[in-house]
Amino acid sequence: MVRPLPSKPLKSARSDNRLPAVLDAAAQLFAERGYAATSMRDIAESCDMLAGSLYYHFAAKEDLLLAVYEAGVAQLLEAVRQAIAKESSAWGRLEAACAAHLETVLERSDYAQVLVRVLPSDVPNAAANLKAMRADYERQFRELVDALPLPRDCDRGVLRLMLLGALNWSRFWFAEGGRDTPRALARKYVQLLMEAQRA
Amino acid sequence: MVRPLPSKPLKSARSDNRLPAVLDAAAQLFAERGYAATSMRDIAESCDMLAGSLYYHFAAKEDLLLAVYEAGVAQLLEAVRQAIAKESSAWGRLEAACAAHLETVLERSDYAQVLVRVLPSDVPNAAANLKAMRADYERQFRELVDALPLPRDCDRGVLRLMLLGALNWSRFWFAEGGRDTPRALARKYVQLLMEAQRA
DNA sequence: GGACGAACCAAACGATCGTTTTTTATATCA
DNA sequence: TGATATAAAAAACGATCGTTTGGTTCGTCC
Repeated sequence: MVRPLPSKPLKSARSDNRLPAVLDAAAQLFAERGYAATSMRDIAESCDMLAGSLYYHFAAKEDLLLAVYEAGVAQLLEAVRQAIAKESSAWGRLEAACAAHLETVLERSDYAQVLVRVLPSDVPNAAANLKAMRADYERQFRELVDALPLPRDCDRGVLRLMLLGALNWSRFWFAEGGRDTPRALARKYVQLLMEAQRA
Repeated sequence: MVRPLPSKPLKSARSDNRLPAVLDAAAQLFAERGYAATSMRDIAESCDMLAGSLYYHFAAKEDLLLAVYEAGVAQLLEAVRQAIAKESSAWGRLEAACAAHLETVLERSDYAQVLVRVLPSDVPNAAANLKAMRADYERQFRELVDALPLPRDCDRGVLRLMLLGALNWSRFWFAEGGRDTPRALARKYVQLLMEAQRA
């Protein structure tokens, strides 16, 4: 079932509104423990509220996840947009996008990390919405890969998916074994693919 | 907390023992829905048993996951072992290993899919055990990458992690968009990395 | 400064969770 | 065939889940 995002209050908000704190807490806990393992009480407690109070802002737990997801997509899109603006070459733009992606997911934003941590299949009822938001973001990478100067027999789709897979999976080992910075890691990933096409 | 695997019954088992059915059901559901979203009652129902009966075979839900994980590692190791035995060149052996990995995870074994679907951070109490089992398997890939004829300045660790990331992430898009077979996909992945080193 | 609505508390709802306990049935083997 | 241990049923435990309901506080604006 595809349900719309919760309708925002129509009238003016109060200055003591704790909706931002709720979103921050949800993003942190969803990123840390996953969706199913995080309870509404966990989220409420981490911002000094009661579980029932969350339902003033969101009609259901799934809607809270959708809001976090949406913010994560927005943050990633903005980070990538800024990063590629400074680069001119196609390969340089791709590398900058990868670096921005890794930095945002690994170090900057719990919201972005939720995109990598919580997958559509984890929440069947919201899977369609989550997939659509992921696709919105990954379209950016499709354009970057399409712009690469590659031989005609190169499968750009596989190249893109290989790169995105490597980027997203980095989360599972980066914290403990990482001697590279996110930026250096992105450079190495792209380098491994780039040199392939100079042959 | 690292707890040991459940001790198997010491005496002879009965022929109507449904432990294999329990493991199959758990593997399928864990692979499909994840760990937290799968209840003991779900598992029991899918093999015509009651939830409490599962505790004759396993002391806790976590121990059931550990057993599935262990079987998944065993199946993957065996598939890779057979695949690389037929190949002689280092690149050929790596490609064969990737093909075996993808075929097993994507088409053959729910147990293997659990290794990709359920991550150590999903089950904090069992994270150490799960990590150790994953490491057991990935050591195989470390050896294969170490055997590659690569220039001295190539970061073999990053190459290995990039490849494993691409392989494991394939699960999230393969079912719907995949025009390649697992074998063809493995070939393209390795090809993208191999050509890089001929330059 | 009084009214109004936004934002939250307090308390409980039924459902489901992992797990335990007690009892029953049956395959195996002496 | 009878004894025994294996394997599972049956039923319940307390805890926790997402969610609802009704009441309360307080910032905001006329």
